[in-house]
Amino acid sequence: MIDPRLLRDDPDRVAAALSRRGVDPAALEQLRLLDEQRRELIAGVDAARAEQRTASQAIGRAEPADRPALIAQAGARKGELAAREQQLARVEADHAAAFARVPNLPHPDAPDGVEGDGVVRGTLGQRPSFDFPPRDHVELLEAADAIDLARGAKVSGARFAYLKGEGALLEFALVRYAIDIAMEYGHVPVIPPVLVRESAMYGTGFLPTDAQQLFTTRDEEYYLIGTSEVPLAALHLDELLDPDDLPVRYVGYSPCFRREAGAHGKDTRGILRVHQFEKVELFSFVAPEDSDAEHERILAIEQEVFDGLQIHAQIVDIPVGDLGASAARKFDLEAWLPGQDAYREITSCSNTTDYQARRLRTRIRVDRGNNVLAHTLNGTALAVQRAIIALVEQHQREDGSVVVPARLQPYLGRERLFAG
RNA sequence: GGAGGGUUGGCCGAGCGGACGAAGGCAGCGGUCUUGAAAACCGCCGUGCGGCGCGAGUCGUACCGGGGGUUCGAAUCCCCCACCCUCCGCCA
Repeated sequence: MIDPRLLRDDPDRVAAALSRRGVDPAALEQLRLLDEQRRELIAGVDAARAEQRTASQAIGRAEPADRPALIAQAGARKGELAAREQQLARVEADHAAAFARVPNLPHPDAPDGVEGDGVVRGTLGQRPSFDFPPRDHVELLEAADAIDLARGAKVSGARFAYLKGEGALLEFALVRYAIDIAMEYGHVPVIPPVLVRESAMYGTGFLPTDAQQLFTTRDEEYYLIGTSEVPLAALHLDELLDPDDLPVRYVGYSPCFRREAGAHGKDTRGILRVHQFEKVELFSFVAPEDSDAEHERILAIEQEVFDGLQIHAQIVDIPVGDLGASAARKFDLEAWLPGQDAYREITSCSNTTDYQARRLRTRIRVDRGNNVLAHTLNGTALAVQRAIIALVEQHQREDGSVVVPARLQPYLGRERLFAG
């Protein structure tokens, strides 16, 4: 949620920032009016309550003989208060719903544009060249019996797969490798719940806007997380953090579930886009003034992870038109996939400034009640399936085997994969 | 799944219809004392929303797990829900 006070005090600035994301200024003006209406009603209700309270308290102090008259008098005011309260409740509900739909203010440095307009800010490694026609990950993994797509489809449907044998071992190795790097940067490892309540989805900004991407349980009591960002962000729901404890850094490992609604026919081959995948996720709570630096730090972790895997990728500053609702700025790592001859997203890190924290009510204690909202940031340390794709496609040899990068070898216990 | 007991401020814990934002203790902060520290003593010490003020602040209101109800008045009474604990059953 954006700051209603900022909209109140500086509506032009908010309108200018959000127009970069295509938000209609007229809609913001409506919001501002709603906010004004809300404040007027609050003043009225508070005054009515004050009156009623003093009247009731007087009854307690009065002589018993005088009470019946005072009670009748106080009782007469009840209806008016209730009516005002009802009106306020309606406006509060509209207010909350309307504000929930407004995306975060983009970072001033985030580039303009829509999907595809990202600015490349650097590259990792060298683009590998092959003196044979490179295979894609499906060919490589299936030949080695490291993946079973057909049976994944039989059991669970399209966009599901089994990782088997060296494919499964690869996951364990990659996960531990990524977690070790994150820990060196001070992130505390966490295995979070993967089923969460609606309040956690709402607080992290996935609801109401991304409802069509989420799986729910049959009784609809729970949502399946689309990323461990959700339970990690919600960890400090409704908490006041001590500034001495900051920054608070976590690295979560969990499965992630996505409906991929609207992606019909897109990336249907292999495990690039599946309904269930595993991910090692970085998450930080920081003081507002530190969030830009923390964003760079998270990006640095992602770079170290993929540098260590000797994967060639480019670092992209994502344009405002392609940002999720809660992000002010986002950097993606896009690895080159020889099987597609294209750069595809393998990690993503976002600075959500105070947008998530406002909904989650995660604040930082500051002197004399000037508490501030925390800034939250998230990033992919390693998305297992996509990392496997990049790794096997970039490090493949003509015989279909894969050279294991030196830094991963201790975790995998071998120098070659799929060597037969 | 069945039976019972709980949920109060950063923590512990009193309160069981009226002057309660809530006793007391611990922790924390400031001070007195001390060469320094400890101890002792004194003071301060919740959060949200809204109003006023340039500001330190100040006024109003809400909050005792969440929601609803009864009442002139609810932390206290009633209903629903969530969570925690104990016992039984089941279970990796």
